[in-house]
Amino acid sequence: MVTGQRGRPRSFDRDAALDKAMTAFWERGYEATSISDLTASIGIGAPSLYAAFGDKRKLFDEVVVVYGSRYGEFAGVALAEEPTARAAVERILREAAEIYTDPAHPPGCMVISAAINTTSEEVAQALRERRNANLELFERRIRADVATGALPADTDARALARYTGAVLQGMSQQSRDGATREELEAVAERALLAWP
Amino acid sequence: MVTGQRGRPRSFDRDAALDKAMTAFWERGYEATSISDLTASIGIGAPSLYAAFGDKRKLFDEVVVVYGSRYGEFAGVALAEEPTARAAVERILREAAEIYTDPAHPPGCMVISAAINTTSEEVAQALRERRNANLELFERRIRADVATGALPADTDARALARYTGAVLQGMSQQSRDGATREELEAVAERALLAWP
DNA sequence: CGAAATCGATAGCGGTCGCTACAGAAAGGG
DNA sequence: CCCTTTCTGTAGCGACCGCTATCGATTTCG
Repeated sequence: MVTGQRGRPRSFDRDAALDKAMTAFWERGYEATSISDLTASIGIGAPSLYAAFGDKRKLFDEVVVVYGSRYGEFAGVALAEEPTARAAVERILREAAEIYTDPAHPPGCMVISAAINTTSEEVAQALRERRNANLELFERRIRADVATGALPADTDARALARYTGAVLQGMSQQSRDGATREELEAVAERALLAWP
Repeated sequence: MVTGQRGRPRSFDRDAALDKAMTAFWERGYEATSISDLTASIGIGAPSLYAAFGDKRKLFDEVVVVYGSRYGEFAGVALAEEPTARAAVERILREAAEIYTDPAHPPGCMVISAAINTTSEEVAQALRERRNANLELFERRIRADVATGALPADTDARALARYTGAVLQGMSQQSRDGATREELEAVAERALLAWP
C-alpha cells in the first residue's frame, strides 16, 4: 500500500485539461467563462472538474501559474539576459508583437485582459498584482542602467517603466481588436523612439 | 387630446437615470452590470427601467451615445481644432491623463473597457467599431499633415495612428489599475517623444 | 475472489440572470 | 364624477450560474 493511488484512475489528462481551460479563460476572461464552457471544451463532467481542481477560482489560479511559466516570462527573461534595459525592452516589445498575435492561442495577454470587468475583486486583484510586479521589474532594471550610466542620470525610471507597460497593454488590446503582427511590430518600433 | 401625454407621469428623471446607468456600466462593464445593479443605483423598479429604455442592450446603446457626446469627443475636437496632428495628439494625450483619472467619474475610457470579456458579441463589436473609427480619425489627420509637409513624407500614417491609439488604451488601463493623473501625464509626455 | 478506494454520469440544489404579467396608483379628457 | 391612459410595485417566469449528493463503474490491495 506504500505505492501509488488506489481506486479508479482519472480518465483524462490533467495537464491537457489545464491547457484547454487556459485557452477558454484566455479567450473569454474569467467571469464570462462558465463551468459548462470549461467542461464542454475539456470534455469531462462537472464533478470530475471539481474533483481535479477544487473550484473555478482554484482552477483559474492554476491556469495563471501555467500561463505565467509558459507565456508570461518572456519579459523577465529579456530583462535578465539583455545587456541593457533598452535592449531588453526592444526585445520585449518585438516578442510581444509576435506572441500577442500567435494564431496558436488566443490574442493578447491573459494577465492583462482576463480579469477586466469581473465581479470577483479577488481575481481582479491577483492579476493586477502580477501586472504591477512586472512594472516594478521594468523599473528596477531601468534604475540599474541609470546607476551604471547606460541611461541618462535624469531618467524618471518609474515613468519610463509605466510608459513601457502602457504600450504593452495597448498592444495587447490592439491584438484583441484584430491588429496583425506586422502592425504591432510597427507600434513597437514607434514606441522605442520614445526611449532614451 | 391634441396636447401632451396622458396617464400617470414618469416619477424619475430619464436623463438622470441614464447618467446613473452610465456610471454603473463605466465602472463594471456591460455584462457584469446586472439589471438589479442598474435599478438599485437608479432607484426605480425593473418594469420602469424596461418601459423607459426597452431592454439592457438598448439602455447601453443610449449610454454609449451620451458617453460619446460628453467624454468621447475630446479627441475629435482636438484633431479638428489644433493646427497640426502633432499638436492635436499632444493635447489629446494630456487631456486623456486628466479625464481618465477625474474623480468625478469612474477611471479610464468606457468605450475601451466596458465590452471586454463580454459574451454578447454585438456589444463588443459596437465598441470595437467606435475604437477603430477613432483610429481612422487619427490616421486621416496624420495623412493630411503628411500632404501639407507638416509631417515627414515617409511617415507611416497607419502605424503612427495605431501607436497613438495603443498608448491611449494603455493609459486607460493604467488608470483603472490605479495610476494617478501625474503618472499618466508622464506617460503622455514620454509617448510624445516617439512622434516625429 | 472479495473489500476498499476513487472515478464518472445523472440529476438537481439554491441563487441570480434578464425580463414580464398583473394589479393598483396617478394623471388627463369627457 | 367616471373612463382611459400610463406608470409603479409585487411577484415570479424560464434559463443559466457555480457547485454537489448520489450511485454505479472501474481500479488496486489483501
